[in-house]
Amino acid sequence: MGRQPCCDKVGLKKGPWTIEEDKKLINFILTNGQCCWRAVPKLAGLLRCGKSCRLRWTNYLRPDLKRGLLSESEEKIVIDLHASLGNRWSKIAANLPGRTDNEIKNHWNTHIKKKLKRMGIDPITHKPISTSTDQEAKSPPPPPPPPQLQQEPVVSAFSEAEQNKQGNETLLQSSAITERKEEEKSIKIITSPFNSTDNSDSFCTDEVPLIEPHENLVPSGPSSSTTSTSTSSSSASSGMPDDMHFSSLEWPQYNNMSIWDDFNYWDLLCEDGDHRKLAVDPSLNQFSRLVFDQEPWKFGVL
DNA sequence: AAATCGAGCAACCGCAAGAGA
DNA sequence: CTCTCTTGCGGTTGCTCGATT
Repeated sequence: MGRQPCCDKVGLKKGPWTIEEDKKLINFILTNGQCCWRAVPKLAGLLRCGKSCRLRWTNYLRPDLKRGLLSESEEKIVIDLHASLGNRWSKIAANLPGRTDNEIKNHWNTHIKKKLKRMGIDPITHKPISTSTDQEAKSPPPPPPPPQLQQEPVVSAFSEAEQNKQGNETLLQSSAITERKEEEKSIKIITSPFNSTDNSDSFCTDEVPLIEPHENLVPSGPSSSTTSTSTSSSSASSGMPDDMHFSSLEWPQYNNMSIWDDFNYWDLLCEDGDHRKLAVDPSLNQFSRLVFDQEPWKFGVL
């Protein structure tokens, strides 16, 4: 019979999401967790297809997402992984907590490609670009073999070029890549410069810590929390228990708090000692909170 | 000031894989 | 084993906005 069409139903909305739609989706996911995406739009009162909802949540609304440009160290990881994995953006994203495959793909196409070309490196092969452009035109390089079939660990030209500058950091990343070929399914960069603490805590983009209402408990002290999947030890300076909020979650779209004034579901509670605004969703249990850090407003779920 | 161009990025599309009945 | 459904993935599109003319 073939697959049931997803997004071609008449009446379903397409295009950019509105703030109101975002609110509905956020509220639904935080209340119910991620379930059958096909049912989400109906249950959440959205005129979107489930696929669109999933994409919106995964690529933009998920509270554990980082925002902003990739850092230098993140770029290096992307480049090294691309050298061995090719355009497997989801695999690459799995090594960059808080980054999505879409984001990395976009960044690659808009920034890194040009950067590599400027450095004289072919962004496809990761080898130095031949001086003879004719040769390229006449005999384009054969497509790289599927990564899982590669026998040699690929050390990108970028890595080679950068090694002198970066020293041990890049070497460690390269060695991590070498090891990775043995078990691609559990790709993990051993030393992530931006996450230098306990790596066991880091999660992949496909390991989004679901926030079930009953998991949103905010203990009043150091926690033996049930939210261990989202535990982070990288925010000691926040003054909040580490397992109580996600780190550095900027929502530029919602920079102005007044946007939230008409958010029926969320009550602004107070401003804590760190000048963060706390909000509570009364439809959830009393401990379910959002945190809005000081400008630029950051968002997290306690 | 208006028009044009181009970069950046959110979102869409179609296909494939996997799960379950 | 087959069929159906859901989800994930990668390529592509098109909108927005800043820079340039």
